[in-house]
Amino acid sequence: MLKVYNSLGRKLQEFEPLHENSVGVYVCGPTVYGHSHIGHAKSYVSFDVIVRYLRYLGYNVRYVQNITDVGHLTDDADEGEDKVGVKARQMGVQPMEVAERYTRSYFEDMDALNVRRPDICPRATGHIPQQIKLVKTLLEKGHAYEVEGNVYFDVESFPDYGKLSGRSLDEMMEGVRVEARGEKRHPADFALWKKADEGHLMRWDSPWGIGFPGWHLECSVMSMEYIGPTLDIHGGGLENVFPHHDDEIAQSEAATGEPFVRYWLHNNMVTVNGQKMGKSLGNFITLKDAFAGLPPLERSVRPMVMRYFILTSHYRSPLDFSVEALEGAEKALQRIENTVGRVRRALEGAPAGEAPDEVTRLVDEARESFGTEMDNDFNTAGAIGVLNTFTRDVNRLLDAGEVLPREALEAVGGFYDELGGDVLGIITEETGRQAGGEVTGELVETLLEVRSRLREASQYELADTIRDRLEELGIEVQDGPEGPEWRFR
RNA sequence: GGCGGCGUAGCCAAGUGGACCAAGGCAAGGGUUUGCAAAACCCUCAUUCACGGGUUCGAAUCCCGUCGCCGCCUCCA
Repeated sequence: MLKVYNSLGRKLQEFEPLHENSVGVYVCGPTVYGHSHIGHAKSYVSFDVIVRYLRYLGYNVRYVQNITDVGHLTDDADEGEDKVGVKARQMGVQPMEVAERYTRSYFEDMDALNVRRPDICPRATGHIPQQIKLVKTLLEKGHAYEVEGNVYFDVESFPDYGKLSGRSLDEMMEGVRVEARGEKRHPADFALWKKADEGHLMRWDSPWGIGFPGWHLECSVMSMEYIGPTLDIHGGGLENVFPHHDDEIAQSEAATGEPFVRYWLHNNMVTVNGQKMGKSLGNFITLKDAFAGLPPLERSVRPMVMRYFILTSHYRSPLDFSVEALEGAEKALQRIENTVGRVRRALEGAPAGEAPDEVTRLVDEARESFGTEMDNDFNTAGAIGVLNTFTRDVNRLLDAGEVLPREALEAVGGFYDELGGDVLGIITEETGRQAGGEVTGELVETLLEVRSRLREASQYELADTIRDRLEELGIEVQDGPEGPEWRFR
């Protein structure tokens, strides 16, 4: 039985979708005005696994994740410049070129991390008419008001305002400077539509004049457009609980009269060497830099290692990036990969035959434990623990010297493919396989054959030279009981 | 100031009232195996869960207090 931690109510709850077997998931996507960073990786890898696990459980999931290509504002929710617009001016290109460029960059990085693409990635700019329509509805229902081309949501018209973050309007009142927001009725009122200044590049016509949508609006509009008035799961970063998600709830529920979200899931943040990551702090790590080994990590991180590393902690726990921790993750993942490779190679020449009870039991028990962990609010850290224990047991079997029949190896391989592959996404078709072109492969085989002859003749010095040279080329050679094995590092 | 979270071995990290467990990984030490190496496996590595009280038959897990760290309250995954 799957239990999820619902930020709304702050409790672990049994997961029950609104409709029998279908699950609608919406996750706040990136604003595309720069390359993605390791925080994006944690967020989207986490939700990727959540969706993968729901599918593993048999749910029919529709996963929607927006692309925010209308720039939010640099300053305050309702003032300042459009970030995409600023970038466009700096680069001397159209705002849509900025958005397109970084949208591609985002998907490139997510693909590298083996994040499956959401089913629908709606763009905010492609849903302006729908956003205008929602604003109209809110005006008609008396939840919004217009002041000189700006439309604001009237928080006092929505008694539950702040129920997600646990804030009350009185508290919000206190923290606000007196002179601020003269135009608004209540300082917590937020913009649904903003009038565009002269210099504002992204602008659309509306019943209230030329302008652009407020930054909370798109998520309400696009999630309800593709899922319906009530979402099963809405995910996002913890830092968005207030005001973004509270505002989404207010505007959505005020418009539809229906509960907006059944389960709110929020992932925690990343830190770098124990400190908050921020552009101004100089410890900002983009994924492209991390993969390339640029500062401050000083060490190239294989995308799959980053994925594994992210999954070794719970999605609701903060994750600290450090070279030491990443190295530990790399070693650990390598062990699993090596074992997957052993199993796959053994399978190639495996004799027909049924799996011994011992193996069946091993696989069944691991599968059950894995499920127990994941059922507990997607505890990937626990699930990886199971995978590690399983890997030790598999190696033990493989080391025992007995030849395992085909069905035994298939059962083991199936565990890796389904749980390590389909669910966690850290094992792929290529894992443990000897990559490289055909000719390269043949050349390596030829060299290893020569080396084997040399070893038979006890000419170890020359044999080791071959191994060392291959090592320098990034090809790792290991002598096993069945002869030498090699792979690209 | 308001809201929320965290503090488990050298490091990373599960566990959130009990009995096969303080998982699992990294590092370290010892061993098996190996021409050497690597890989893999075995053994060792927290009588203890920041600290001090309390509740309970029983707490790392609940309550109170102290100390330390962090996030949000402006855009941010």
